[in-house]
Amino acid sequence: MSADLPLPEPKSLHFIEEIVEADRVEGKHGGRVLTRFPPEPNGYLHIGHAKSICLNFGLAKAYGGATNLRFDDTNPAKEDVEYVDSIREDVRWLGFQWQSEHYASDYFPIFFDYAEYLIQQGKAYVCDLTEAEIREYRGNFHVPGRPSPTRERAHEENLDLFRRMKAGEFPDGARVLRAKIDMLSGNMNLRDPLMYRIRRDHHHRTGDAWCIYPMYDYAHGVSDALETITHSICTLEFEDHRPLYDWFLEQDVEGRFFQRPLPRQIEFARLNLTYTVLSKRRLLQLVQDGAVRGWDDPRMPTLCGLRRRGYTPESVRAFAERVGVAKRDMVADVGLLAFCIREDLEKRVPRRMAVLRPLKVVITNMTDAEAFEVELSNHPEDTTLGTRKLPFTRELFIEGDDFREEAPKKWFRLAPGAEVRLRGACLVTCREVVKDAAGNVVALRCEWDPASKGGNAPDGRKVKGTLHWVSAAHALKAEVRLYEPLFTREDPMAVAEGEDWKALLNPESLQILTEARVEPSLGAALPGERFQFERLGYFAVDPDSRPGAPVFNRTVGLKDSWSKIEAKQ
RNA sequence: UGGGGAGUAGCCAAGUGGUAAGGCAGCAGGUUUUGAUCCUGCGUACCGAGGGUUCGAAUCCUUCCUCCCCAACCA
Repeated sequence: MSADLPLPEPKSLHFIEEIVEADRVEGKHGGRVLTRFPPEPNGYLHIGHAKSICLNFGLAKAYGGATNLRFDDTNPAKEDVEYVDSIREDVRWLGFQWQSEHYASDYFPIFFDYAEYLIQQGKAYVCDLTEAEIREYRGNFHVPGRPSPTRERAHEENLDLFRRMKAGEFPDGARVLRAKIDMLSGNMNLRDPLMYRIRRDHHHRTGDAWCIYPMYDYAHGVSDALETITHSICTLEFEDHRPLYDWFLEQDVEGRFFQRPLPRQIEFARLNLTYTVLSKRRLLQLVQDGAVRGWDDPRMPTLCGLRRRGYTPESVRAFAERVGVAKRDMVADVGLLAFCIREDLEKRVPRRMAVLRPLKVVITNMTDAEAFEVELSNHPEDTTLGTRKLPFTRELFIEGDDFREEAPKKWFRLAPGAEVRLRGACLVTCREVVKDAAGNVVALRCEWDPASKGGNAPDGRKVKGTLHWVSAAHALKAEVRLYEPLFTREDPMAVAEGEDWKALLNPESLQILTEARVEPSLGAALPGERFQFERLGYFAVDPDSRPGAPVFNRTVGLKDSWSKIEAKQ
């Protein structure tokens, strides 16, 4: 062993890893680790789910275990196959493979059997109270609950009633099955929680086979136990459901239904992100209200939205890794997400030149015959990405933002009389500003230094500014979509009294530029392809693209220190 | 007058009685034919507050404060 080998950095474990590690050392599950990702198919996955997915799959992988994908489809009213399909696609896109795919609805028969068992053990009963009465009998934080009049009904009668509930003898809402736990508990979840309700909804998988559906608290733990999940990870709001989770499983006193050791529920803080909302309900509202184009609108924090925007699965995983796992309510900075995608794209994506807001430049001292070809590297550091050739001609487009009639302090770009470098081509000096009748700058007349071909002058004079450009005759017109945060406030949910969170929508979250000009090669770009447009940012080809009529989404801009300098002036 | 959680720099987050890791953001410099990348340096964090135990406390005890979740036949 060489002494100068770098010592392995002892990575500190987060609290869930510590639990898993302790179980492993103890040999609790025979060293087995099986987690699960259990979405309800009632919406599209978003970046918050990504944190959970990465946690569940990552943990299992780190300990040589596996993860199941389970659809928690116990409420047919809200669920749909559309969501099932998108969830499967998104988890796969993130880069994870589940060991097996399950549906809570596949367990309906077992749920029923176990419920009968609980009834027979005197642990569950059929309650005839109405929904309002149940609420009233349950009491509140300050008033203890009262027993339902049917709480002490004979087991045989409960069993009979429950079977008739299943058989469809009673109308929707007429009766429920309840767990008999503790109407005096300070934990409201333990005041005889509902296990089953009667509901004649068509289920996307079981159709009309059932008219009674199990509740989450009953179905979830039982599903975990049936799959022999070792660690059942969920978010903080389920913390006080844990006693219930354990209760349902522990009632299997004879071990007829579940293997032991039973799964353990562990709660962590869900992800929140600045400048966006992250709840399925709100996101659904944005879609339904037309505030965005759909679930995959590039402004959406959904995984399909991020994908369309140009985010890579690697960057989303890196983000999930960097935000950490703990029990403290947290709000991650979108800036960290932006950092993660830049970090990833920077090293792997080819560079191109594109002009978002074209400004015509005519090189007055150049003839058409003097036009030449420049060869540019596709990546400044990674030569394996190769080079490409671009035509340089006397009529060009540069970025409108790169010219100022009145140059501010520290302005390195173009201004009357100023000299800049056109990337890879030559040095040019602005000699004349052409304006239209309204006084708008419509073109610049410049002179080039033929000796500076390639970008450097033989006399060694320094030019600070380097601009991107495209040849006017060769450039391809393109549509470019720029995105800003959906909301104008860091926390859109922190609305004042009488204020509507949707009033906080950013009216400028989408800007469409239809006059952009891009390198000719970009005409062949395929949807999903990513590029860095030099000096502008990272862009991905949108599915709306057509051959010869590309559409680009700006995934994220480059860091812009000039805007900071200018802001300070 | 209920139950369950959480409080470490602007945002995350290590730390588990021995004198406050790291990342993002920010600031300052260097390199640069992307004001990008890259490299270097920079934070007296009164560890929610007060008391206590201890030679020594972010870590233990205690009182208090603040924030979050729970009273769907949602998950």
